[in-house]
Amino acid sequence: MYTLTEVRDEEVVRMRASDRAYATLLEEIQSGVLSPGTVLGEVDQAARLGVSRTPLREALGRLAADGLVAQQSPRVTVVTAIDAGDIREIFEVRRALEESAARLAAERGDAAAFAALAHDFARVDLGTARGADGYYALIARFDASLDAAVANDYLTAALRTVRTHLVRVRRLARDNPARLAASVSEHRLIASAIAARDADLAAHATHVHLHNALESILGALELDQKGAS
Amino acid sequence: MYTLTEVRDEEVVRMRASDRAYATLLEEIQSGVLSPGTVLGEVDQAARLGVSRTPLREALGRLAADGLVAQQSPRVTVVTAIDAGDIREIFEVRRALEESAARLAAERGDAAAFAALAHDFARVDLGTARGADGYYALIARFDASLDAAVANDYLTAALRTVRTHLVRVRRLARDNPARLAASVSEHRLIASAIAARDADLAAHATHVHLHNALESILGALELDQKGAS
DNA sequence: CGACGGCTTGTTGTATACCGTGAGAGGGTA
DNA sequence: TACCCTCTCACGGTATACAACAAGCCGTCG
Repeated sequence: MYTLTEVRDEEVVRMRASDRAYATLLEEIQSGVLSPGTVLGEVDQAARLGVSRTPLREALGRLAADGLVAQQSPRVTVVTAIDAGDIREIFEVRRALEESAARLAAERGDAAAFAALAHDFARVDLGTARGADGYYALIARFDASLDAAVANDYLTAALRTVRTHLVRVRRLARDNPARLAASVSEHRLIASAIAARDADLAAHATHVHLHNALESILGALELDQKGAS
Repeated sequence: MYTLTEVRDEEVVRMRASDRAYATLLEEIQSGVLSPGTVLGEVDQAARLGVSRTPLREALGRLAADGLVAQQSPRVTVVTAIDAGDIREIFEVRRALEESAARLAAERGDAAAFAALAHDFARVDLGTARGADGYYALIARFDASLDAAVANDYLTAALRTVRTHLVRVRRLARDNPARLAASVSEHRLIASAIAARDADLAAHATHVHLHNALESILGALELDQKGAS
């Protein structure tokens, strides 16, 4: 019923075929290996991923629920595209959810944990070879702490969907170093505000951060278009 | 591949078995026919709904994604419960999403449509036999107009999930007539504010409305508990 | 020469068979 | 009598077989 799947460090984990198919397809769509418009035929993908059609269908269903895949016609599923309009829409939802999350975290979060995060943000070194990756890992920790502080499964679930799409957005518009540095200090402020239980500041700093991030991404996108034309 | 399913007014629609199973289970969970804790075995439900296990599994998967059903143990899926804590969490998400939606609708919505809705809210007659049902139908129209005005698929999708749970919440705490009347005028104000393109008022009126609605629901729930004990 | 129609083929939706696992019951032993 | 071990059975996960539908292609007819 389950198959053994090698996971990091010799650790062997029982994983369902449908989960493996979902994880693989998700990663491939997010990383751009499967570009928007790619047709995902059930038999093809099932053969490619080494699972049968039934678990693959389940994986496609979950991807469709996430919005990463859509039924273009009743007979063909494709990887969805993502354009500037989508990015604006995603950021509208992000603003709504993350401002609320920041506010709630400031009210009920673990102040010490966010003080520690603020400290970590202050120590981020973007100069190193893979400094950006380390920063993204720190962001992930921050998001996890936010979820834990808010302690709201419904909010967390909504944010999960948004974050799933955000991975693709990040790939579309590679951040420039200046923006990355600014983003670090913005995050530091948000974490500090939460640690200080200043809900208004946390919310407004989040608003500012998202505004700047959106501007940067849309700017990078425009540059790409000009460069391509 | 498809089966014929009778839908209202002699209209016959081709519907997939998995969609029928999903729709039926959704309706039964929302209406309380399937109460929280009910075990949903695949073979049982497949037999009961007259579909085979495959489309039923797909339906259960969608319900699980919605949060209406959960895998209690790796072997048994049950209808999820919903308590006061869940309701508070849902309303936190509602506040975040609907305040934003109201704001965005005020900025870019069709003013005439919301002026008409405000007019309709003013004419609601809760005195008639099924006045409450008519009001709920009007709410649904309002929600649909809001979605159309906001024109944000990601926001709409997030709201859809919340609204799915809200149906159950409404059932748990039957609104009293006084609250219903207040709710009508609150909605009228929101619609008017959107029509007047007053984003702040729309957002704040939404905040107030959700606050009152939550208070009313939690109050009704407490009364129920006291009555039951 | 063009258009219409039927057939072929590939795809999805559904049903069902198969297998491994886990839980529960029953019996045996301490 | 109580606890533990084992056997069995049922369920979920997966694979595969089957059916229906859609689209493309080729042949024929106007």
